[in-house]
Amino acid sequence: MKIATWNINGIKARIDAATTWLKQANPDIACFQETKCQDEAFPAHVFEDLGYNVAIHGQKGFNGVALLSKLPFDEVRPKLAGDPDDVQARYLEAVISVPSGVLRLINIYLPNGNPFGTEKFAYKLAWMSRLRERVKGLLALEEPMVIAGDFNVIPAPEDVYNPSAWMDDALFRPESRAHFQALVNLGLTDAFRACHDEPHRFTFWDYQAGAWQKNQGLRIDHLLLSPQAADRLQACEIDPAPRGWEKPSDHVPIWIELSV
DNA sequence: ATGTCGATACTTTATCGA
Repeated sequence: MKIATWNINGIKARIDAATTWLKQANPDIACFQETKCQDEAFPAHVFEDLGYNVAIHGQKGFNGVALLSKLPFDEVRPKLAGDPDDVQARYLEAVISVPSGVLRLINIYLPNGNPFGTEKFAYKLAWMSRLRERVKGLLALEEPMVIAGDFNVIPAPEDVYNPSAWMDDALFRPESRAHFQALVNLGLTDAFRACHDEPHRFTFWDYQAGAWQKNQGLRIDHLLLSPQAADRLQACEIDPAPRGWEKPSDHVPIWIELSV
């Protein structure tokens, strides 16, 4: 089973890129972030025509996550627990039945948090603490579980082209990396790092300053696996090609193959 | 040093968020 995650930066602006990539890569499950689309305006039929069940959690203008699955959803749960006043659409959880049992999926668009030192940075860290609490509870179920999405965290210096230039950025601040590590320390596996140890493998290149042409990127899109999912990991790959397409997202897809 | 993009609104240019 192939599970992909991709921050598409606007579903309406990226509908052609999304369908082209889905037809070519043919994932069983796709997690999209930054759909920037209210639920009633989401073009679900386009993906249903490609054979996907569609679950969405969006809002006007910003954020927004969507889950596509060729297998039907047994459960769908939007919103991250821990703050009932949080209205930002950044979390969508689902359960599907697979031949070996169940598979739980969590699609996240983790807050960017810039500028460092502001209420936005505090919101990022608080959101990460809430995510850790939720994941900690779910790990007790001992299910195969995949937490996929745009984490807006550069885990290590080898995951950024020029670490010294990013020292004060919310994506690379020690506080952000510590929260990410605390999440992993619950017992999760970074799928990409379980399959690859080479530095400078990126999932994001800024639109500005010719970052793509100069390969000045970041690795901030991740798939974290519960022990039961990690046992089934067969492969993890980044597909950089869509960054070179016309009208690209600034992120590219990353996917895993799980034996289920 | 700068360089971009998508969505939105007191809209056709400015602002925000990234």
